Amino acid sequence: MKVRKDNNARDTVPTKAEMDVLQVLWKHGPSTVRFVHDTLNEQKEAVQYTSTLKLMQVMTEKEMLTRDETNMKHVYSAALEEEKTKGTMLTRFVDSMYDGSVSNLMVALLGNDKTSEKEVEVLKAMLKKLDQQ
Amino acid sequence: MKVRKDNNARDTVPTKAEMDVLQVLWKHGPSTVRFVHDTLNEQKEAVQYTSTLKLMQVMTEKEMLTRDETNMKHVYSAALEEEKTKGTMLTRFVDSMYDGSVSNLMVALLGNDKTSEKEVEVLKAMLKKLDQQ
DNA sequence: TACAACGTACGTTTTTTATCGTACCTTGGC
DNA sequence: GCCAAGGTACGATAAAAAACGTACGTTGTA
Repeated sequence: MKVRKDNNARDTVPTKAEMDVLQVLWKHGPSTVRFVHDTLNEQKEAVQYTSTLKLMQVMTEKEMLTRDETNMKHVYSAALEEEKTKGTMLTRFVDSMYDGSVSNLMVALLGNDKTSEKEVEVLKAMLKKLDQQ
Repeated sequence: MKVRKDNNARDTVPTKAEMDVLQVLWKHGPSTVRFVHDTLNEQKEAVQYTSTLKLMQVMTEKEMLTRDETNMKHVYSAALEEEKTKGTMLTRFVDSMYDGSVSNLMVALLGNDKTSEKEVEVLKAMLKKLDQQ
């Protein structure tokens, strides 16, 4: 007897693919599958439209998304808050990768090639501002 | 006919569970399955010993680990470099979550509850040092 | 020395993710 | 009015990830 585990959005975290969908919805607001699919597949090697459709349907089951079925072209919205979700993901990431230490992560960030001079400047400015409060 | 995809360590990234194992090995050096298992399961809800064993055996197949079979108690070592692996993971994370922008991540970090006063202090010190170079 | 404790090997199962393909509905335009 | 284009529903499948259980080998110590 197979019973699908009842995963609410509450105790689950988005997968990579799910995050990609969420990002589009957070950035552009309520959208159709067509829009999300095209946005995600305009550059890289594309995936079938029905794959994106299915993914978003499953996400809806998981209560990560809601949808307006008024029209034939269903309109999906993110049901998770962007800040909160990213915060959770970040905490998990730091816990798993940097022993829960944000400082450790910072060290890595400053050493990372992706962190440009400009980024460091931005960070300094932020800290300065923080200092003045 | 089922063919296992030949995933080398080179084109694959560790899963969450695999990262946990790697962390232990990076931190403590070459270790037995028993040690890794106990370390990972001392707090949270435990998993069976054989699950950890299997995981580490599969990781060895994937060339993420190597092992010394000289003694009955095999001794496993991480075959991936810590810095390099974490760098890759970090880049992926930032790309997926913060649109590739480290500044965005920084903003999130400073707003994150996990980031304590002390952490901010550490960061400031780091930047100051960086400034003096 | 006998056996309990502890190891490894390995096939198997269960879940979750990721993708498709096919059937079928809806609608704008000819 | 008809149909091609474009939607949705949904079962199926594949592959990866996670977790076990069982069989069997090794060894310290009672």
